Amino acid sequence: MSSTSFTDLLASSGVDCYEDDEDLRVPGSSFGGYYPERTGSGLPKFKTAQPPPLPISPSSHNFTFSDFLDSPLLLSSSHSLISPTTGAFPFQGSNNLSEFPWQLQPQPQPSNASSALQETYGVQDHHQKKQELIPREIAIQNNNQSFGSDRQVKVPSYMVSRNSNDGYGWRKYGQKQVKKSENPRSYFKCTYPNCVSKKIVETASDGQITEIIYKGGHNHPKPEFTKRPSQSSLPSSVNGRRLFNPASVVSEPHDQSENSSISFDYSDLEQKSFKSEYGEIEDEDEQLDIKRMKREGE
DNA sequence: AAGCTTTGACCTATA
DNA sequence: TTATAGGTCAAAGCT
Repeated sequence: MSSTSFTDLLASSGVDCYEDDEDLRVPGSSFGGYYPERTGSGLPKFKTAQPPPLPISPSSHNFTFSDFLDSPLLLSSSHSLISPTTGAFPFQGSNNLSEFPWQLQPQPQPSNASSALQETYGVQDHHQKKQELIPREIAIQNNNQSFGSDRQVKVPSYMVSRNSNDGYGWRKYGQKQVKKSENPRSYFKCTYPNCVSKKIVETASDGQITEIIYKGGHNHPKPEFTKRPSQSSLPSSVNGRRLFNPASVVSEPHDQSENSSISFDYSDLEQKSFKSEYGEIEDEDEQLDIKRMKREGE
């Protein structure tokens, strides 16, 4: 595919962009289905139906730490992944870690990075890793955008809304205990018509959200007033508990795009969502939580 | 009554 | 080819 500028991508159909970007795949790497998958019948699965990105500012590339603080959800690249055991990000090549002296030393980069990308890990030991996650993500943003087919974002619990409500409506369609994690995963779909966005919320036994994985972007703007259609949009309400310490958020836009601009499209959506969490809808969350608690107490 | 959660079964991908 | 794991479906029950 021909080179596409950031503005071109913004001006064009998001779906088309994703289709074209298939040519940007890293040779020999399947990326575990984050690229579009098609069934034997040729019908695209949900992963192929990447919604068009919303317009964003190209200035997203000039990411600052303050931006990060405003945006609890960031995108990392396919070459960045938190170690499932250490919680640290491995890196390839140079990076800007030096910009963040408080972070730990980078972990050795696994040689099979592409295969490792097929898995999305949460921060298992997030209690110890909260702070180091921030700068590492930023470094990833700065260095690996061109490999953004798999992007994972892990946000420390204190930066994630206490209930992980992102302003969209979510309906739970499944729950599963997965092997690689002690915690069950809850599967959510966006309730907006024709929206293919999904998210997976991993919740610890104590009710804390340990990981959130976003799959696919929304093909619609977030509701203006973030009025939640129902309580289903509150992963924090899993098991009827209030959750205050989700440990990580993983943005896993599986679109086939290698184009950094698209990755930012996605992240921008999420950033907007989480921004609202900390701000405008905070009180609403509180009210709904209280209402729910009242009901449970009755 | 509508929309949601729950949960076991089923499907698909991967090793 | 088979076993396993992850993801999704869909019926039933709940709010």
